Amino acid sequence: MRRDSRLSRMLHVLIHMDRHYKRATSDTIAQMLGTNAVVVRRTMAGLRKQGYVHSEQGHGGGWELARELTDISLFDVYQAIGAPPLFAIGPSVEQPECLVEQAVDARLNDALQEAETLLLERFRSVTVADIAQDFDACFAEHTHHT
Amino acid sequence: MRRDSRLSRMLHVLIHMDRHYKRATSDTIAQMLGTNAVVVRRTMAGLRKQGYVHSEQGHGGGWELARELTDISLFDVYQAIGAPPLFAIGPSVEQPECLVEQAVDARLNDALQEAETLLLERFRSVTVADIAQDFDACFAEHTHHT
DNA sequence: TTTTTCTGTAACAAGACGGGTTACGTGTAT
DNA sequence: ATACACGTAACCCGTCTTGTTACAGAAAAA
Repeated sequence: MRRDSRLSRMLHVLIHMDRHYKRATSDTIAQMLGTNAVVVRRTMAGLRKQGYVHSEQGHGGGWELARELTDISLFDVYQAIGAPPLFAIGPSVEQPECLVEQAVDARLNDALQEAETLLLERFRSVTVADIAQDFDACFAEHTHHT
Repeated sequence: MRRDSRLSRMLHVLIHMDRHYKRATSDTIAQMLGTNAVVVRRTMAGLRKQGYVHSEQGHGGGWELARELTDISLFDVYQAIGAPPLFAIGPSVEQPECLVEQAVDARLNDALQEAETLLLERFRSVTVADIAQDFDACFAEHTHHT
């Protein structure tokens, strides 16, 4: 368990739901992701709160998309799972007294901020539908295997 | 212990060594960083291997710079501490069979790769001396407090 | 030469966090 | 009623950084 894989997983799920299922149970999704139904519910709760998916309890219940994939960006999904920290490195303390440390952290935060801005900009500019189309192309390629 | 602070700490140390000490023991440095002498030795071992600092054992020993700060970039220090992972998010598995997952990971890795390239580019373009100069300016500002 | 002061490591505990698991409550169709 | 499926709390586990203790050299000082 090194890197947070929730974003990847949720994108994976959304595309499968759009392409292969009209409705899927947590268990079905869990098998798809190679994980547990509880983990699925836990993670997808964020997507539900944002209105990207809808869930129903009881017999015949499960999850279904509540929006078109064209209306969901990677950034939306990232936010929905709680906008976890992007970087694994960073300054040591919040408000250092030491002026040297302040100078170090300022430069470090500048660089990190630039990278974060770029990354989130990319997330904003890509919709889940874009990735689904990548899959379509790749799938066509794969089946015809020219 | 959320984010890896070794890079920040090593930059901090290098500047202090250049500006305030000709030679410093692990204990002195540890107090400066608010940590432990063993942690200092452990982390600075990487810098020593790369020849950025030099250490001597025994009475009167300790650490000293082995290079000019102008010759050490943030990237050099990042490498010296072992180039730890930069990102806290990422794909779930290495070689997914699922084509959907492959498409997701491809897009995700693209974005991460762009951000990583930018970040490391920034690290390469900034020397520890640059940060030391920031400190000098800030220190002058602070003492004269116009 | 013995003692003191250093570094060099190994070994282990603590704390945080993502993820997996169990258990139980609640709602819904059959 | 019963089976099915989500909602959630509680807990454990693996990993990683960091802190800590312990001990083995090495070098200067007494």
